[in-house]
Amino acid sequence: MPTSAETEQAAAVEHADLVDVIVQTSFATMAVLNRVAAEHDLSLTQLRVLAILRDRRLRMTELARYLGLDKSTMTGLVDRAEKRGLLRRARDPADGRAVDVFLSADGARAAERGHEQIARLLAPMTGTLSRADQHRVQILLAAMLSGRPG
Amino acid sequence: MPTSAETEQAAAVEHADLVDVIVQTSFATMAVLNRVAAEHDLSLTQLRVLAILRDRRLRMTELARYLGLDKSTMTGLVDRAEKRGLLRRARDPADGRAVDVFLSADGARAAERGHEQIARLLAPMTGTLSRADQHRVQILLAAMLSGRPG
DNA sequence: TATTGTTATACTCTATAACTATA
DNA sequence: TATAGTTATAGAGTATAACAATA
Repeated sequence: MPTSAETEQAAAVEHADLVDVIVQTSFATMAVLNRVAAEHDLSLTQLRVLAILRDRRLRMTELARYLGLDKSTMTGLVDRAEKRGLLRRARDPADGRAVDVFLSADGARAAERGHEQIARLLAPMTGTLSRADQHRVQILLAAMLSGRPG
Repeated sequence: MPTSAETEQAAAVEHADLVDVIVQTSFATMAVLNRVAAEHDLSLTQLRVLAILRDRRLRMTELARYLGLDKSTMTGLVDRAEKRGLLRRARDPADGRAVDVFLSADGARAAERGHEQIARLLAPMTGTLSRADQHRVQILLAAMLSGRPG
């Protein structure tokens, strides 16, 4: 019969295997996202901004918080996207310091197309699972997300 | 009874939900990896290089292929890591053009510590699942990975 | 005084093109 | 000629510190 220490050791090894597969899946997913972004001539962060603003209008600071970036980083990011006509700034009339950022019509179209492309490019991965297993993994990942840090 | 078109539409919606949860999980995982990298004063790419070289010795070009980067990008990346004593270069005696890259003792230690930290920081996510569910998600993700593009 | 956003600065990451050395 | 790697260059992403405008 295994000791308690042996059981814990076995659990740690199993957990390491799970971590490895999560990390590998994440890199594979990021490779797809980078590819989609590159096809739109965007960086991954820019694509992410479009995705975040798909159903929201946010201040610079809020956007920075969503992305986990410093607010000073947002200025250049938004500058470049605005110059390309993908999003726009507007001063908040209620607070003269704040600036709202939101998608232009072009930006909204790019966001939609990007979303579709991502689904299409991930299909080879998700398609290895049966419909029932796809549903299972969705439930399990959603549960994991509820415990995410940050 | 739903038409075939209706069934396909429903399947597309379900697939979009699955894609969203995969993407969100990937961003949460990447946030953890970035945090671990930052604690070691490394970029995500540098941490990834250490992880790749944990059990391998690779040429510059092979390393570039693993990372999906241009070989010219590797020069600076390896330069900086070598300067910090984390990895080393050695000419391949069999081919005077090739350069092998491998971890130093310090680099190997950093790679181990990083690996442990990642497991620890992901534990709040993985820990939301029972041991049995952890095993299930591992199996399902591994199956998905077998269909990854690239 | 505190908050919002921008600017100035510096460093890293990244790709393209041109180059050197070797095969 | 083709391949392995580096260098030169340029643009984007990022953070820190200092700043202006507003609250």
